[in-house]
Formats: sequence, structure tokens, C-alpha cells
Amino acid sequence: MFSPVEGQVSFPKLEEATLRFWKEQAIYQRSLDQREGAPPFVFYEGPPTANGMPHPGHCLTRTIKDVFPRYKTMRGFRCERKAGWDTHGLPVEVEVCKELGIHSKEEIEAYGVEPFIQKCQKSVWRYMREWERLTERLGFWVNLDEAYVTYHESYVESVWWSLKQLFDRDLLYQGHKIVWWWAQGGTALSAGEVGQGYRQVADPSVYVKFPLVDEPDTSLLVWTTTPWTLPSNQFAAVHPEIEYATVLVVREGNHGDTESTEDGAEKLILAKDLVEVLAEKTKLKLEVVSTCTGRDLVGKRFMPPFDTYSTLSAKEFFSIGDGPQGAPFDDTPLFDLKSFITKDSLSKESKHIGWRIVPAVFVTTASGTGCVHIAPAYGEDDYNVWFFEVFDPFGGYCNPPLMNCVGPDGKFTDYAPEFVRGRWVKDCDKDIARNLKERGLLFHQEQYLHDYPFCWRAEEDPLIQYPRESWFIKTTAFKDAMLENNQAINWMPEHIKAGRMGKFLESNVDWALSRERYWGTPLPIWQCDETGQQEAIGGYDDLLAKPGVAGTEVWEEAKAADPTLPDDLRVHKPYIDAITYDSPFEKGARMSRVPEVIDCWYDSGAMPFAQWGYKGEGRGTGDAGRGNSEPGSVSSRSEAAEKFANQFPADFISEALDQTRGWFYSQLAISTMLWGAQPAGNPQSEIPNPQSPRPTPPVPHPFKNCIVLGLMLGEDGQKMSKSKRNYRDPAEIFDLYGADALRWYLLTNQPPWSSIRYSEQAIKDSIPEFLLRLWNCYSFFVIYANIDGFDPKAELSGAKPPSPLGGGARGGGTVSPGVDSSCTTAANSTESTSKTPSAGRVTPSPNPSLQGRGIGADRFAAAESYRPIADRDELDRWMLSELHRTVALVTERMDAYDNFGAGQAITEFVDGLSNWWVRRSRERFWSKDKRSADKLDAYWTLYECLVETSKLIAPFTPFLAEAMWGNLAGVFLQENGGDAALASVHLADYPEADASLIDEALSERMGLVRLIASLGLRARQEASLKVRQPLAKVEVILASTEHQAWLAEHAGVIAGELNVKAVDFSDEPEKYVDHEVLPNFKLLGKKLGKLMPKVKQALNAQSGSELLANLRDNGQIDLVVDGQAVQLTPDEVEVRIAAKPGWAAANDRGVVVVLSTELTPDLVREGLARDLVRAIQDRRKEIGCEFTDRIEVGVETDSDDLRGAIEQFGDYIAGETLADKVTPASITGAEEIAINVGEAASQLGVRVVR
RNA sequence: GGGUGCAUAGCUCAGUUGGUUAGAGCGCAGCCCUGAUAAGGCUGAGGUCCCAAGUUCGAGUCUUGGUGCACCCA
Repeated sequence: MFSPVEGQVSFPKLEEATLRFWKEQAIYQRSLDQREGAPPFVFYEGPPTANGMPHPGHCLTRTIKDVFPRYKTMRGFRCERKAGWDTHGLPVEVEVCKELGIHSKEEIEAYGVEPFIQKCQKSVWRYMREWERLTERLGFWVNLDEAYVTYHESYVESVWWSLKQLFDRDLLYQGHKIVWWWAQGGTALSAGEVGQGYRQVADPSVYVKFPLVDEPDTSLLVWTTTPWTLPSNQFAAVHPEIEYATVLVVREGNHGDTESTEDGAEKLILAKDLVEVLAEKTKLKLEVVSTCTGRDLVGKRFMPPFDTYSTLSAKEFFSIGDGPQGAPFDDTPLFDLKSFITKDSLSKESKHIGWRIVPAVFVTTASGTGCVHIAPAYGEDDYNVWFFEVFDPFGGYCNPPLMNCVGPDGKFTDYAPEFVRGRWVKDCDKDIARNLKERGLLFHQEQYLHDYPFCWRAEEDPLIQYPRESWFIKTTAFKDAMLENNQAINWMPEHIKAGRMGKFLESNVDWALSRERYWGTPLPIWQCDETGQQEAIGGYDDLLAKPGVAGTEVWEEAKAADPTLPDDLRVHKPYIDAITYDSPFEKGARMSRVPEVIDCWYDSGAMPFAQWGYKGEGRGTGDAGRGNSEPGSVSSRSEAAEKFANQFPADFISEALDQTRGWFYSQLAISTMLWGAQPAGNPQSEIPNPQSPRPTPPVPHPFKNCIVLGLMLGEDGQKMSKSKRNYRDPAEIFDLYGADALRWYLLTNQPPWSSIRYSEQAIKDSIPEFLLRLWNCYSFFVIYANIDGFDPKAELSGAKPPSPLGGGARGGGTVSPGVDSSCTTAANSTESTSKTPSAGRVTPSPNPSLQGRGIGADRFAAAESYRPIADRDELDRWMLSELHRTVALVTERMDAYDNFGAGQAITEFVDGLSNWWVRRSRERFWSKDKRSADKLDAYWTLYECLVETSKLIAPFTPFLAEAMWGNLAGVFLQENGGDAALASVHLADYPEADASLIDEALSERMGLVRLIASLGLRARQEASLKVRQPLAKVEVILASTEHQAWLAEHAGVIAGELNVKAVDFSDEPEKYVDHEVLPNFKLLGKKLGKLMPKVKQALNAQSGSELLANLRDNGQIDLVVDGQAVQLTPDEVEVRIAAKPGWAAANDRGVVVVLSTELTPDLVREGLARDLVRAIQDRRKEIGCEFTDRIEVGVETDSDDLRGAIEQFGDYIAGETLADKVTPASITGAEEIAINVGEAASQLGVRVVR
């Protein structure tokens, strides 16, 4: 017996019970154990941060991350799923600051770094419980118990190890990062903070003349909206491809005699396209003298607008800043300094250090002059120009300092022109313009309206772009390698590859690694306090092993004072900063750590190896410095190496679109740098990594397939926001609708990469649309199987259930030898495949270790009552063909990571099962003969479909699948031993399609049957003929007679569905339909080209019947178009038919169904009988009859027709309603109710017979 | 300002290598069926396929330009 199915199912309740079952039975762990030794399917969890509350968007990510590992596990792979948590970074600090009511770095310092980071560490887990609950309740199977955590010591050390690799290969360097700087607060703002503070303001916009050194009276005309940056000018940039014009300025009064007046002959260079615009603005005539491209201007030298730096001597200039004194420069004025000394400057073409025209592709002619003033300290583009023109990342202290006459307080320093010194830069714009005007350098001035960022904490403070010292990773050296790696990744959607990610990689700039913050992985670089020389440390033990190490007591004392402090904190600020050691570079000097922590994106990108604490391949492979590590570390280190080797690269990852430049990039970059082919041109980086002897892995790595999810928007189409309340808390969704409803909605409503709008209604709708529909099929099966005592286990063991009607068509009681005792072992299932040949599998399992876990057709075939599919009814063959077609499609789609396509296939299948197979098969379940072959076929067919469906949907809706499986397969479960998969569908193997059972022709034909039925119903409606009223016949006319013979043989289904006595395939279609012959555009387009429209006209002009006759008689249609003979073959035309007016008919897609509307008295009485049956059935339900209760019926009526119907169809009525007696008069013991049968009002009494 | 996407029914979205009648689900309206029944079926109304130009015998689909929205980067 199957457990009875509740009439009113509550999916949330069902799911809670399933969760308990999974937990108690450790199903997830068993699903892994079961695949011990199987090929791995590697999944990486992109770490979320538990520092904020999860919302429905996270449900999408976690659903996608769950469905494929579940699927692959069922397909025979071992898929470990190590969870992870992203724990470092600014958002954590901001949370803690909020809690403390403080903002600035000064305030943090004042509060104390030590207590601050202790608070950060605790804050990281603030919403941990919510995240764990969400993860579990959604059914996301992931190993939370052994999650990696980015602040853990082993993780931090693994990151250190990787940074040491980069440092030792000269891929880490110090430079500047131009940041948005809040001068008054003395801190940089993150992109998010800057974004909040944009306001529209009017700034001065100045057009300044930069006189050319070698061309008298000619100036480059540059444009800027930040006059205060002009004293730090170093270059002017032009676009190499843009056309520039040299114009003569014609002022009033000097027109015509410019050549004679030396002073008035003023020439300017600007973009040709902007000459008119500028002439209009200045009301001056600008005569174009000559033109050239930007490239021709490159290299020309100009006089800077201020002599701030140009008049300094090289010696003075190079000693600016903190760098060591004594660099080998002389008294040459900087303006004249040609070339400067760096370690590879000898190979470089010598160039002046500044005040020359340089090319830059970011220059546009959208506004200004097409000539851009470059002050490298105050803009990222500007800085990049400088970086490219004069900076050598590894030039050390010989590199020129940035020209920057503004202090971090936003005020001009002593290097600036005297009239602005000590003043806030933004206040000086006007004075600077006035000064330029006085010196004749200002050509034009105006107001410029644009968006400019202000500090979100101090609204009156404008931000400025300002350089900060920063550490960089030389990712640009790996641009080609990253592009190659990217090329090999299977991005979904595909446009990410060449689009967002490809474009991003092509414009790659070096990774700004460091952050001047507190809660992050400390940058593991120690610097000599005498010489400034540096080295990287690859692990905490390595640090302790350094000579003269000191400062460890700071941590030890903190730990002694508070033993609850996690040991992981010892590798964090401020404890790690306290540790110093003897400098190997200078006797007596000490090494101490640089103050920065690193970008937490680096943490996440290091996850492929850091999650295992990987620190190289183990001892003896170049790790000579370590002599005193603990004995245990060797094995753990090699264990990490083994784990890493086994779980790299990932087969599958997924996150939302915003991770393109986040986690997707950080992983790609780090993996390419550590393990990819090394770039040429950087001698150090070509040295093979001594600690990583593993061969360069084939691209792509570290992930092969990546689904890039769309962003989820709130109900109103806006960004999801807590304050707008445009979404519901996931926990409530689970309680109201259940996780399966949410999962199904997320997985099948749209391709995962289209941006998705949270829709509560759509989540709700997935219940009736899919979950409940399937549940009804399942419930239908269980109800009847229990009534009839259909028990597949009993069928298989040969012990036939008692058969009141003396057994079915095949007789009963015989026992199949060899199947009774071993039917639940996996081994047996392979033996029994002889009945259903396994040849021709559509999607062979990738894993030979699959053993057909769980139950399926292979096993059922051993039952006596299980007839070969070929012997069964057309409807059953069709359903099983659909099943296998669906299995093939779903596996094919899922192998291609297309959950959406797979889901659609499942939906279609369940629709067919529910709305066609069950609908058309109901009567078979009502038949009295419990052992008839037809009835048993129906049971086996439905049972098999439901069992396979529960496996099919297991990755999508794991709870519903488990509930169905638990009952359907549960009958096979033995007390001890047997196939473990019988306990949980998630331990079963995924279904495999049997190609021999797929019958495409049958599919097509059944589609036609459904079409005919649908058309018949439509025709009935138009003629107002209820389906309950039987009709004599329908005529079916087909445009193509290909399937007519088959349909004629299987007209029973149509007749039943349409309630007609006969289905005729008309041999005189002309009576009912008009023919229309249309060209097949696809075929004829190529053949006819421009004649096409005329051929269409010609076909229109003739009658369809004539053309058809032509086609029948000659095998082709002959036309003359434009005097040209045109022949059309049958393939090249399409014949359409339409019902002639005057018939109760409907037509669509080449099928016309015509109703015979004539009603005989017999038909009328039969219709009344059926109507009465309906009324009695309604009554049965009203008085609470069980399905099997027998009744007595009395009908009192004035209608002769109805009395006649009861007389004529009494047996039919009794049979349909399980009535012992149907009397055409009132009966005793039954309440009489009024009913409407036919036109007449009557009284009905129904009484249960006890 | 740049890059990348998206724009189709009231809503959410499909729409193949270009093929002439643009589909589905929900919602709405009407009808039907009902021994799965707080399900199910049929039908209807509802469209400037964002706009414009181009390529083509033919454009929702391809090209160019524009508009709007989103994300990323400035």
C-alpha cells in the first residue's frame, strides 16, 4: 500500500518534514559518499558576506548553484560543495563604525585599532544564522560545517603565499592610485560613497594657451574645468587620429594686416571640428591656416602655464618626497632634462620629462578644444599618461615623483605659485584664471555645468582627485594570457566573453591591491627601515623563523587578557604590525611591515587554492627557508596540495552580472598569474615558480563554465531595497509558498541571465502551474492504486494481490523464478534489462560507475503484469515515448547548463501526462476488472512516469521529488539492506533515455489528435452543443493525408474526447472546405528572387481547387509570370484549407473538423442520461460518498424524455455512478434536491446503500 | 562621458540560419467539463514588435543612427 495522499497538500509543511528527513538520514553526506571514487565535478562557491541580510536575489544565486551539483551527482559525479564566507573589507568596517557612531579613520585610530578589529571579526557573523537558515531551507546542499572563511589564518597565509610568489617575480610594485579624496576629512571615498554625492554645479571652464617652444606665435589651445590643477601641469594630450587645425585669430581692427603686425599674429592649434564652435563662443573669426592629425603634433614642446616645476633643477626635483637623498641628478633645469636614469632607461628613447604633446585615445571632441591639459596627480587618465611616458614600475627611488603642489589637506603647498600658497584649491580657480589673463595666456573663459561629487558626510565639501601611494599587481603583463584564458571559458550568456569581460580585459590596468584600512588581509611585505628594501613573507611560521624576531608578545598578551580571542586574529592588524626582525639588507637595521591591507577582491579570487590553505606543493621543493616547522604541518600541507590538485579547475561557478569585474576577474587574474603561461618581457616573471612545479594547466582555469546571472529587481522594477519594501523576506516566501515554488519559478521562468523582476504572484503561480498539477497526477495514482491494490513490489515478487474477479487477462498466481528475493539489489537490475533493451541510449552516462541506483523500468520489467511497451495501448506508448523524449531533452539541456530549456521540457511533459494521458485514461482506472491487462498497463505506465519524473525533477524541486519518491519507491524499501537509493531520490541515478522507445511519428500523430479534439470542442462551442450531448459523427479533413490512415485507426480517442459516435475522414473535402495555395517562401525565395511577389499574386488570382487539380494531374503547378514560365513542385507550395461557411466547423494548421449537428431522439436521451450522471456525481460528493460507496438513486420528473433516458440508459447510469438501482420516481430515505437536467426541472434523491 | 546588455499583449516573458497569420503563461470576459475537483478544458478581447533610415523579393529578426531603461567603468 502507498501512503494515502492528503487532499489538501501544504508544500511548506511537506518541505519542513523533508528537511528533517534529510538531516536525520544524512542524505547529503550519503549522496557524496556514494560517489566515492567517481569522477569529480568541481564546484566553487563564490563567498557571500554574512554581514548583511539575505534577500530573494541570493535565493536565485543559491538555487542555480544547487541545481547543477545535484544534477551532476545524480549523473554519477562526485561534487563536493565547500561553502565559503567573504569576511574582510570596508563594508564590515562601516557596519562597526555605525555601531560605534564614528566615521573617519582618525576616529577609528582614536578608538583603537585593536578593539576595532576585534569588533569587525565579531560583526562578520551578524547575519550568519539567517544565511544558514536560508541556505538550508532553500534546499541548497553545501558543506557549511567546513566552510572556508577569508579571515582564518590558514586562508590568510595561503593568500600571503600567493602574494609572495608575485612579489618574488617582480609583479608587485608601489605606485600611485588616484582616488576621490575628501581633503577636509583626510580620507579616500569608495566608489559607492562617491556615487551618492554627485550634484550639478557650475565650474569655471578655461581655454588656455600653451605657447609652443619651437613655433613662435603658435599655441596649443587646451581646455580644463579645474584651473587649480594647472600649476601641476606636465603634458598636453591630443588624440592621434583626430584632425587638428592651426587657426589664425582675426581680431577686430587688425583684420587684413595681421602679417604686418608682429604682435597681432596669433595662431592656435585645436581640433578642427571645434573651430566653429569656439569661433561662435568667442565671437572671433578663426581662419584655418593648415591642418594635420594629432599624431603630427606629438612630441612638440610647450611652455607650461606656470613655472612651478619647470624651473626646478633636476636634483631638487628628484629629492621631493620621502625617497632617499643623493640620487645622481645634477643642476639641469627640469624643463631641459632629457631622459632620466632608471634601470632600463638606456634602452628607452630619450624624451623630455614633461611639457611636450603626447598622444592619448581618451581625448574627444565632445567639448573643449580636443587638446587636454594633463596633471598626472589629479586624474586617472592623466596618471596613466604619466605612467606610460615616464614611470618605470621597478625603477625604485630613481623614479620621478609626481608633480603635485597640493597637500593632502587640499591646500596649495610651497611649491605652488606664491599667490595661491596655503589656500584651498577650489577657492583659487578665479585667481588662477585672472593670473593667466594678466599674462595673456587665457583665451576664453565660461561657466560649465556638470555633475561633480561632494562628500556624502559633509555636503558642502567637494571631493578632489588626489594621488595616494598604493601597491599594484602588474596584471597588464598578463593581458594576453588572461584574454586567452577568457576565450576558453564557456560563458553563459555567451556575449560576456567578448563583451563585458573581454572588453574589460582589453582595457586592463594594473590591479591596485592595497587599501589604507584596518580589517583585511595584511599585505605581507616587510621593509628595511634604513634602506627601504623589501621582502615578502609567505607564512606566519616563516615570519617567526626570521632572525631577531620581536613583537610577538603583543598578540600573546592580548590573548592572555582575553582567551576567547580567535587565534586567527594574530595574522591581522595590529598584532602582525608589531612583529619586526633583523634586516638582511643593512646591519643593525630592522624590518617592519608596511601598513596596508589588501583589496578583499584578492581574497575571494584566491579562493580556488586558499579554501584549502594551499601554500605550495610541500617541503623540499624550494621552500628551503623553513627548517623548524612542526611535524604535523607537512602532512597538512601536502593534504592541502592534494585537495587543490583534485579540485582545480572548477567545472562550474555562477554569480550575478556584477561579479564580472569582481570575483570572475579576480579569480581569472590570480590563476593566470600563478599558473598560466608566463609573459615575455619581464625576466623575473619568466622564472618558473619554484614552489609551484605543477605544469601550466590547460586553459581555461580556474573555472570552465560560468553562468552569469541577471540582477534581480524589486517588485516595482527598481533595485531591491529594504526601505522600499519591494520584495518579501525569503523566510516568509518559504512559509507561504515553499522553497520548491520559489525554485521552480527561478529556474524555469526565464533564462537565468535575463534580469529578473521579483514577482510574488509568479512564485505563487508556479504552484498550480506545475507543482500542484504534478501532485494531482501523483495523488490520482495513489488513490486508485490503493483502491485496486496495485502494489509494484507485490507485482514484482510474484505474490499476486487477491483478485476478486479471478485475475486479469494473463492469469495470476505464477511466480517468476529469480526475481522474488533479489529484486531490490542493484545487480539484479542489470540482469533484467533483457526485456527492455538498453541499446540505443540517447545520452550515455558519462560515468561507468553508474549502477542504476533507485528503481526504474529495468526493474519493473521483471513483473509478470508488466507488459512490453510495444504491446500496450497507443496512449501508453505515446506517454512513454514522451517520457523518454523528455529525459533525452532534459539531460541534453542540463549538460549544456540550460536549466530553463530543461524546465520547459519537464513542464510540457507533465502537461501531457496530466491533461492528456490521465484525462484520456481515467475510464481505464474505473474498470471493475482489477487484473485486466489494460488496467495494469495503465498502472504501470503511470507509475513509471511518476517514478521517472520524480528523478527528473529532483535537482529542480528537491522536496516535491523526495515526497513523491518516498511514497512511490518507498514500497520497495526494506527494513535493512537493499538499495540505499530507495530511501531518497537524491541517492538515485538520473534517468537515461532509451532511444528505442521514442516514437517521433507517434508524437506528431498524437499532436494531431489533440489538435482535432481541440478543434472539435471549438466547433461544438460555436454551435452551442454541450460536450455531454452525444453527436452522430464528426468529419475530419486534412490538408496532408500523411497520417490519415493512422488517425482513422485510432479515432476512438477522438470520438471519446468529442463525445461523438463516429469519426469520418471525409473523401469529399470540397463540400466542406476551400483550398488556398500559398508559395513556400523559404524554398522559393532563393529560386525566384524578385519574381516572388508576382508569383504570390498569380497564385492568389487562381482558385485553390484549380491549382490543386493542376498539382494532382501534372505533379506541378505551371504559371506564367512576366512572360516567364514558372513551375512549382508540391514541396514549393503550401496548401491551406479553411472551412466553408455554413458548417459547424473549426480549422487550424491544415486540419478542419466539421460537426454533424443533427440530433436523433436516441442521441437526445443519451445526452440526458449523461447529464443525469453528472447530477448524481455532484450529489455523491455533496453527501460525502467514498469513491467505492454504492448508492440507490431516485429521479422524479415531468420530462418524458428524461424518463425515457432512464429507462433506455439505466444500466449505463448505474454503472457510471456505482448505483444498485436507478428509479424514475422518488425513493425513501433520501433527501430530494432540485436538479436541472436538459431543459426540465426534476427532483433527485441519492441514498448510500449500507 | 565610455563599455555591455535590454526594449514584443494590461503584467511576466518566448520568438530558431530573415520567409509573409508574432506566440505562451498570468490577469480579464464568456462557455464547457468534472469519480484528480479550492483542479481541468475551450474560446474571446488585447500588439505601431521603442523610433527612423537602410539592406532584401521579403525585416520582430540583419546594418546604421536615435530614444528610454539597467549594469559596469569613468
